[in-house]
Amino acid sequence: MRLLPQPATEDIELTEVLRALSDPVRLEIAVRLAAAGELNCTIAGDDLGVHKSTASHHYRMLREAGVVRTKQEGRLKFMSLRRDDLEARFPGLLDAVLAAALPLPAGAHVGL
Amino acid sequence: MRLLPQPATEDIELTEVLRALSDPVRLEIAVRLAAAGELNCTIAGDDLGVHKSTASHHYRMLREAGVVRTKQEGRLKFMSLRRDDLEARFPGLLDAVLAAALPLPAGAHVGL
DNA sequence: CGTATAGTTGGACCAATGTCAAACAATTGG
DNA sequence: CCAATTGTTTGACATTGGTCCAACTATACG
Repeated sequence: MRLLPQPATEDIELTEVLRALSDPVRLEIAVRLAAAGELNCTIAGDDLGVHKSTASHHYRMLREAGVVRTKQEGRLKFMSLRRDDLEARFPGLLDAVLAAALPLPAGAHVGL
Repeated sequence: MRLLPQPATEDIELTEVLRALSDPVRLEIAVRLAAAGELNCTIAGDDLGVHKSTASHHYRMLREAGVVRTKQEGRLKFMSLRRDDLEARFPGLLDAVLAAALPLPAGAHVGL
């Protein structure tokens, strides 16, 4: 099991995190990871409407920004959100972004 | 007093807000507005190290993303954060970003 | 009306980015 | 060893974006 290179928690830059999450494809990947905990790349990028090489490009952006970690197991790579690292560095930020990106929880009202 | 065109609250897009705040110059402007409440453009963009036309470009980005409102009074334009609108649309998001961008509050520890 | 102030717009330029396609690399399984 | 699977890399391309400069607009002030 090998962990791909990623920025240390204290080196994660706010602007890069925001930038990483400002792309609809990457935001969707983050949402999926939030729901699933951990996903291999093929599943995380399935039905995103982009070529697999484009998806791979986005995986790298997310990892280099410090949003996800990627570990390789055999021939699969698994991504997961760096929830704790991001919470330590930017408290509340990831949760707020995910809540804003998620479909509404059952029973919620917004347009009121 | 004239309000410059801006997206309705329900039309504010998460990815555009994140994108708007992902530029260091714009993030700094947002931080200044958070601290000052309202600023005219010249002051908001002072000492940012960019040409006034570049600053003007950033004002527009922030306004079109729904992050700030701009009103014209006489020959001055005043910007302020759309705090309530953003809070209604994306609860906690702006506060989390500003907290992450701000210098540490006195007495806070992070690297512990 | 003329001038100063405040900010925008348009052009030019370069760097970064999102995308696809094709080739490549690494791993697993017969 | 060979083939299939999984994902990356490279190249090409178009778009966007940040920046400066110069010209412009709009408003206020004499």
